[in-house]
This record gives sequence, C-alpha cells and structure tokens, in this order.
Amino acid sequence: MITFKNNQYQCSMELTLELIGGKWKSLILWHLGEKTLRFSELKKTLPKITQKMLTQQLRELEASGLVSRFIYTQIPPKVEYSLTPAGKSLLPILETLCQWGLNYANSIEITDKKNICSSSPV
Amino acid sequence: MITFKNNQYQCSMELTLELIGGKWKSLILWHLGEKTLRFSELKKTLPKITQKMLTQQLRELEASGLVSRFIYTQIPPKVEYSLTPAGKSLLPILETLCQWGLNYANSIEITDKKNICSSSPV
DNA sequence: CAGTATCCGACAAGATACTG
DNA sequence: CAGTATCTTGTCGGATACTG
Repeated sequence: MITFKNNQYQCSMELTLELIGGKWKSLILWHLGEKTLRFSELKKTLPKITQKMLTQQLRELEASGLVSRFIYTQIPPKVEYSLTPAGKSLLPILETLCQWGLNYANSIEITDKKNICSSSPV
Repeated sequence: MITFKNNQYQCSMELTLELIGGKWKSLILWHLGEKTLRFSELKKTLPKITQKMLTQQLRELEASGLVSRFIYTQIPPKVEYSLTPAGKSLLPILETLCQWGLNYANSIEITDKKNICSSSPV
C-alpha cells in the first residue's frame, strides 16, 4: 500500500495512473514535450478537447508538478505552458510507449493483409 | 494521421491510449504480467472493479490481442487469463512507467518534508 | 486571449438478479 | 465459477454564455 498526498494506492500503477491517467493528460504532456505552447496553440493540437477540459487538465497537471504555467501580464493575455523537469523526465517513457503502440498497430495491419491473401481460394 | 482498424488517430499517443488507456486496462495487464490468473483471482487483485467492468475490459484486451483467454471445459468453469506475446512486450514499459511514478511520488514527499522543516521559524 | 460559470446530456460504471 | 442481462446512478465532458 502506497500513500501519496493523503491518498492510498494499492500498487504503483494506480499511483502513476492518478498522475497521468485519463483521456487527455498524456496527450497534453506529449504535445508539450515538443515545445512550450500557449493555451490556444495547445487547443489547436487537440482539436477535440473543449476549452473547459483543457483548462481543467492543465490545472491538474500543474498541481501534480508536471506542467508549469507562465503568465505574461499583458493585454491581451498570454499564457505559456511547458513541462517541468519532472514532466520532461516522463517524456522518454511516453515516447517508448508510443513507439510500442505504433509497432503493434503495424504488425496487426500486416497480419491482416496476410490473412486477406491466405483467405483467397485454396 | 494514422489509420488502425478503421479508426483514425491524430498521433501515435492516441492510438496507444486506445489500446491500453482507461481506468483499468493497464492495471489488468500489470497484474497479469506477474502470472496467469483466473477470473476470480484477477478480481481479488482489483478489489474495486465490478464483475461487469472486469469482463468488459478483458474482452477489449482480448480483442486488441494483448490478453488471451483459456477455458477449461469443466464444471465448475475455470477460465485463465494471460498475456499474449504482444502483451508481454508491453510489460517492461509499464514497469518503467510505474518506477517513474513511484520515484516521483517519493521525491515529492521528501520535498514536502523539507518544506515542513524549512517552514519552522527562521 | 485565456479563461469562468452554468447547465445539461451521454455514457461509464455500479447494483442486483439470474444462468450454463 | 464465470459469466449475462437489466436497471439505475454518477461522473465526465460538451455547449453556451460571459469576463478581466
């Protein structure tokens, strides 16, 4: 049993999911990994997210210490989001994960093609 | 843009999340990584999941080709779940991810303690 | 531009009952 | 034991309107 920020977790995977789980967090981290982005730029990279969800997820990532928020005090407002060192330390792992997903998808598609071929009349 | 099983994905992260995203999938994979488990054993390792969700998630993982299901034809029924080679290939990455989460949580807790110390009267 | 606030619907997930 | 089926509940997340 692991205790973190007054929450209990059964295993380290549960804890990790609390940090980067959910529909959007890892995608946001992934995009911020390439470069620092303004709110509106980030929104563009995630066409399907709503403004509300983007704000909400960014706040949570900020609270976790994975993303930092820099506010330019000007009109119109400008806010930039970037990865903290902790956020950056996660990037290589996410990269490996993506590569795995891509490889796996490709291997399936190739298998499918083989099946199509072998399903021709014997 | 990536096409996989007739779905479109904007980036590889989206695709990967389709395979192992959600509240339970990576946890299930994680536990099956240690050893093959029967349905009821798996249920025990995930106290908070309902029978319905466990069945549902297992079917999806099976459809993705990450988990395989072996049925002993006997009464009472016995069904064992294990990782496919593809599922196993994901394990090292999940392991790294968990380790990262644990390290990060620890570093935070340590930082917190430091803050408590330094917050004593100067 | 970068947000809040409010309302609302869809779907994820829970509870319960039943079965091969 | 390992599921289905059905019904209900709750949360996530969308749409819209408004603001410093």
